[in-house]
Amino acid sequence: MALDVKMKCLGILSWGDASGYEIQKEFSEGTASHFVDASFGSIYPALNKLMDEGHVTCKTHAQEGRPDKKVYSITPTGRLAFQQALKRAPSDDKFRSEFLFYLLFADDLAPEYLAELLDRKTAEIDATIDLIRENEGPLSPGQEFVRGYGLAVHEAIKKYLSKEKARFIKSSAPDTAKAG
Amino acid sequence: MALDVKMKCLGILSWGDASGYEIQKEFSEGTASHFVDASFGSIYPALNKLMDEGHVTCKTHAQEGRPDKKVYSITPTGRLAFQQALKRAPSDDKFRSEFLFYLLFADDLAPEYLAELLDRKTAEIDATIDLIRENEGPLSPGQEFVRGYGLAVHEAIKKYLSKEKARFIKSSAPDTAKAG
DNA sequence: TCGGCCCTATATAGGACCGATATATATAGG
DNA sequence: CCTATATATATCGGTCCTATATAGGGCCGA
Repeated sequence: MALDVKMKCLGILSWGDASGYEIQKEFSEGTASHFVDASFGSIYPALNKLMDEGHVTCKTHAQEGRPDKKVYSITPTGRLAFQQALKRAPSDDKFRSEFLFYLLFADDLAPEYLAELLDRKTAEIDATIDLIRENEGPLSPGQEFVRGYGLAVHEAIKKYLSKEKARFIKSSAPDTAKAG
Repeated sequence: MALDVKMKCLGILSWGDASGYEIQKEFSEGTASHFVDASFGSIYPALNKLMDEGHVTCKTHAQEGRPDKKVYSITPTGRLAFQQALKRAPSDDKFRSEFLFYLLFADDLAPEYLAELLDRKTAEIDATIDLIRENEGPLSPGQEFVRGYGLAVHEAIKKYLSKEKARFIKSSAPDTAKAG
């Protein structure tokens, strides 16, 4: 990967100060969550390394009833490191789908189960489209382009599913068809 | 993940005997390569574990000039284990794109570099579409559905890129626009 | 009102997995 | 002729995710 967790964190911090918790929220709920991620297990160690390297500074805000909040800020050095990282070619997009892998074994699956898989997928896609649509606020050109990209992909899937679902389920259950 | 490397290997082996090398080729070049993967570093240990568990058997074919080829066959127990695995809900599809992440920082990128990123992406998508189209042989309903799914997604991206590219590059370089 | 669950918040240990490397040779291409 | 690629297995180092630990706050339903 061209960008390891450290660089991804720097990217988020280039938008403004944040705690490890808030960075993770960006990766699990924010716009970026649709195409990048990082877990607590890698973010916290990454932030410590970034401290050692002088790419971020940290201010501890005492809190009652929960661990102190450690708010990180990117330094000029950190900003430079991130800019350098962006000059490297991004690694290839990666799409992983157990759903599609399952479908390669459609012959072995009960038609009802197959239908369930497709229905769940459809629901998931609809939910994602709603999520993307909700994100309307004032967007930068980059954010707007990315939003449109996501919508284009998911709407194409939605269309494909609604168009091909019935035919697929019928054609992949030849035994049942003959028996009926 | 609902399916670990062991189960993915069992899936491939359910289509016929194969060596570790051949299984990996399926994950790196076959139809499945577009949405699942596994490396040598995980496949070889996985096959050893599957041996211990009695899910596969192994026949060694002596070869000259290269390591003996170890051809694995799935056992009835293995087949059962795979069928059981398919009953668990597939984990959510995962799309990871450093390309889109880069675009969130489009303000910080030179317009020429931005154009280069988009051009490379377009070329990559075109190549993928060609690859999918080539795969024409006699396909099972499942394979055909998956192929159509892939085409639908990639053609939607192609269309979006060609439609929005120029506008995006112009709008994301306001400084340059003002200067020009 | 009380219990359970989720949210905030940091942190680590264990394990899964990838990428690079080692090894050895045949074949194809320039 | 030399290099690159393909065949074929295997391991090591390192990165990263998952699950868990800790701890108190607020919120919702019974």
